Amino acid sequence: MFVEVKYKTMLYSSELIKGTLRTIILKLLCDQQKMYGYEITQTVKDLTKGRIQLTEGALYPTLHAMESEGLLTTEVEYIGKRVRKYYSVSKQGKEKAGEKINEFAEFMETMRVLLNLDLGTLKVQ
Amino acid sequence: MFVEVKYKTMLYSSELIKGTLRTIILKLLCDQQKMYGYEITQTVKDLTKGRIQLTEGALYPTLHAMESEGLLTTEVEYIGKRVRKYYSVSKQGKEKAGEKINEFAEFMETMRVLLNLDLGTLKVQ
DNA sequence: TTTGATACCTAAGAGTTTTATGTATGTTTG
DNA sequence: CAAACATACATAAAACTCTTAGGTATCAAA
Repeated sequence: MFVEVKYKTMLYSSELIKGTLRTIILKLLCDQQKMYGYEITQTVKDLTKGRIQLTEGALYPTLHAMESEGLLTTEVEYIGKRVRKYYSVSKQGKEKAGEKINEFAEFMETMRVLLNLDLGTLKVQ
Repeated sequence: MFVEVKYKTMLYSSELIKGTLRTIILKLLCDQQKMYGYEITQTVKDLTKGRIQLTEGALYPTLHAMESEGLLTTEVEYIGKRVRKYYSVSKQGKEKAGEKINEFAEFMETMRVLLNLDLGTLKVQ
């Protein structure tokens, strides 16, 4: 009996991920036009080689909040009897996405200087 | 009447800084051997050109926690009648610092890929 | 038919940070 | 020389975000 090991590297101790969830959601939805919650968790898991695994308890309430803030819009679709709720970015959401991504990029640069990191020699497989 | 503007750029919306406080403290103390709380806030402010301003309400409790976890050691000094509490990293703290900094570097690389950021063209003055 | 994957959701609790205080000394400036 | 500002410590309530732990239901595969 064999167990397939999908990802070699560990999850991040999740404290670092705090505060990045909205940015991640906005970025993905800007690129993909339209995604549903479960799809977002899987896409993030794949794109990060399993290093970031969004929990549904964090994701769904955040999606709901972003919708009520006017950043996202929704449309429901039925796959057989199963419900799927697709999210898209509104015009407001696109603006916010730009701000958030820029802010994160600057934050990374600031932290790189502060922690004296050399990203050129960094190896992450 | 003139108001001196020290920093041109804004503070980060602080959610991003969450989860990085311990890493920052450990890194600074590894470099500087010995620092006191207020000094840490000022050093971080200077090194980040005012972009990251640690609040005392977050810093002091964290320093106390790290001490009780055995990551930091303290020694009190008197400057006139004023008390100064110096913190240093323990052997344990040094190990932790390495782990934390590595983890953060990997996290940054993962986020760079996920958000499709090109750090080469990033301009932060 | 049971397990695992898909797909949504909520609520209690944990953890971290902000905001608001409090105390006190030392320095600068009008 | 008094007021304002900087230095230096500290705590506590509230806010915010995420984890953990549950719940419901459909569909596919073993």
